[in-house]
Amino acid sequence: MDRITSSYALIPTTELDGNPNIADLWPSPNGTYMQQVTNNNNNNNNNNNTIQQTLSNNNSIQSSPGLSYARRYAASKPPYSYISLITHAINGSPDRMCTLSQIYQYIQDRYAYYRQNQQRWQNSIRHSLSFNDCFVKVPRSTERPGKGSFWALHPDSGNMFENGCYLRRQKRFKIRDKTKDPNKSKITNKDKMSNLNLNKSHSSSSSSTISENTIGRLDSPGSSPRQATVSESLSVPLTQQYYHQHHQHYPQVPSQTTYSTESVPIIKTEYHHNPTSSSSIYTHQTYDTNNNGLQYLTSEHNQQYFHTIDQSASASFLHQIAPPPPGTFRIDNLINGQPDFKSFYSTMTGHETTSNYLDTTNTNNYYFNNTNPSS
DNA sequence: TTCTGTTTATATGCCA
DNA sequence: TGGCATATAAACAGAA
Repeated sequence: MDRITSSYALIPTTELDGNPNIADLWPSPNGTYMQQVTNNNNNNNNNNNTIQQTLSNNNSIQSSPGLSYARRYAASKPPYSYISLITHAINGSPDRMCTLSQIYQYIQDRYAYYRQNQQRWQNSIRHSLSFNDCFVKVPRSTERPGKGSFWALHPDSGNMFENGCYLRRQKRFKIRDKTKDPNKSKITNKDKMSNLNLNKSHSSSSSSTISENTIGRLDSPGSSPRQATVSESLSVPLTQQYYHQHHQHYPQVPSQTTYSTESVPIIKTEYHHNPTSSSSIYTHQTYDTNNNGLQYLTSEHNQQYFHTIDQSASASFLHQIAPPPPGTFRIDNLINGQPDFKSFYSTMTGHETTSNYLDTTNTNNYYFNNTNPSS
């Protein structure tokens, strides 16, 4: 049997125009697109078959002159591991933490592949959250009641995908609590937070800039509580909110809105242990540190911004979650029947439509370049 | 009842 | 080739 090998390459958006294989692109976490390059010794290009099949599912797109401007991701599996998908979802959220359902929603919204077989991959997501030490659970505050906890990244997890490979990390982030019985293999979420504390208290105020977080130790029965101070680089400049309207916690702002770098707030997230609690209760607060010291940011405040990458803050995993690249227009913004949809559709496809909506059942993930086709 | 979270088991593929 | 990282399935418990 011939061996099919695949590799992935990041290509800038500007190189995509006229690319016949646009169906095989996925947005990457850094604003470019991921393209799967299939090398099949038998010239049996399954990839192209997939592309053509996908295109034929939407005649208006297939025959339109706007095709070369469409940014389309295949309904085949995106080249990201569950861990990287979860990480993107968390880093893309205003508070840098997500509920399980928000993670589900993030993934489904971005990747058509994950709109099917939900039971399968959602089980895997839950497993990944529980199993991997890089994810820690942050219980809800009383102001935000609901089901399930928030999930955040362990501050020590760093940039787990700095090698650019989103399928497999070079090394798994693991917590080892040497103070515990070496025969004990189970690491609970309690252990994660406890260990986080120990690690941090032993580390110097490392590389990262930013803020000082107070994290309490989660105590095993019989032990006495203690507090530890840790440094954490969760300082993130925020520019523009990205998530579209049906995200409860990530409401949309106009896609053209920009914020000057100077006015971008620095967001600091703190985790606080609640010593009165008998279980692993860690609360969080988010501040804007640019505004005369610390100011608590309400969720409404946070909604004005969108996390973007901070190259200077290296200790935390700060990947951009792939907002629509400059010069592109996100079709998702129009799916709720906004009045400019008809003219937009006409401009981009050369066809008229009487509908105020785009059927996004299978084609939810299109990007259209704003550039004039003749230019 | 459904969702969330934990754990175990197994399979697959990559890499040193 | 063994170890590791990841994917998938499934059982189970607890919370909303």
